[in-house]
Amino acid sequence: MAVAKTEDVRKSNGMIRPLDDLDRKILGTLSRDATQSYASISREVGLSAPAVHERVKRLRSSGVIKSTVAQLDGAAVGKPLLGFIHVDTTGWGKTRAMLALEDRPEVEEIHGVTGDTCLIIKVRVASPLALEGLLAQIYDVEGVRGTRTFVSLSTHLERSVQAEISDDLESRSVIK
Amino acid sequence: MAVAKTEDVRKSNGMIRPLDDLDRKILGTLSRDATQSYASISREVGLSAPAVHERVKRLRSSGVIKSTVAQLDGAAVGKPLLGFIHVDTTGWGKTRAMLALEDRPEVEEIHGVTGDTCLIIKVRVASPLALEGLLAQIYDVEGVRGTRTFVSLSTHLERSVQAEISDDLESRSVIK
DNA sequence: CTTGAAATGGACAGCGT
DNA sequence: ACGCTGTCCATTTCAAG
Repeated sequence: MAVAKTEDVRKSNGMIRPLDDLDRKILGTLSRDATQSYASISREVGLSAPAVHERVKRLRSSGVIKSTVAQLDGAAVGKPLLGFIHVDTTGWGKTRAMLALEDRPEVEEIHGVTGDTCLIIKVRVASPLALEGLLAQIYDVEGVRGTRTFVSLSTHLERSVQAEISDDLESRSVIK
Repeated sequence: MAVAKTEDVRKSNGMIRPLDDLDRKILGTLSRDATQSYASISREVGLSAPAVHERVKRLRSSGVIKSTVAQLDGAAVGKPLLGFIHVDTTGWGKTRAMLALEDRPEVEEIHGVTGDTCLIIKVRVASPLALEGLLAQIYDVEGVRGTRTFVSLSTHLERSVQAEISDDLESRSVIK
């Protein structure tokens, strides 16, 4: 008998099938280019266009595909400066005032993390002066003890979540 | 007479107009949802559909819109663990072996940064074991002296480059 | 999941401002 | 130079097998 049922893993809409190879192939192409037609995808994966369409619809409504967006060039929209801000707080860092930073279009990510800091905030700004302004705003938040900022000098890779998974990472011998 | 000419700022294809308000509006909506029709965008910005289409085409070929992609859910594709790895190296950190990490679908970002570390690598993996495997691979790179890893406990915001810019950041008085 | 049909939206040309 | 109107065609989307 089966020890784990598919029923265990559900989502808001319908049940989640553990993403077969065709799903992953479709997700892979769409994560690289979402402008291509279902017809061209169907050729790649070896299915008919409506079949691909139905799978994509399912992947959308089940939340695997969160959204489809245009990726903009930071410098071209006037924000050439990228930085990561580590925020140290006294007490609980994830306050309402802190999360209100998301109203700023310069703030792209806010993560609560383990390690010797509380929060990591990814920001993209127009200038060093704007970065200072953002830091000033962070220091206005109650409980902020200090920050450390890492300014990006060069970005060699910046992409969103990939569908693929390396299969040799978990079996790797880490004993030298 | 004008002191700066538009000619100064060019790109691969055609010249860059400094992104008027309509461009920014269009970029704003597309960066949030690129599935909507040109007709609906035209209603929002107050232009005809072909006019919007032409602008989008221009924004694409000029590189302001780098690509249009599907945003996937990390957990749903089997990679629930997000982390930032700070890499310290002896000498120049940006070696060919280091940049080869981009072949791993788990590696999403690689930045050279200022501050008390050399590189920041954003990774999304299936498990702690896979994270260890990735770290092992990083330590295989010549010249790596050490790493510090910040594991994300909660992500409160994660989005791509926004078209909008706060106009009060650069004029903010930072003297208390 | 496939084949076939209907409807929607995208892409292009020409015109006018 | 830029945007609008009208047209054709590709693509999406639905229904039936």
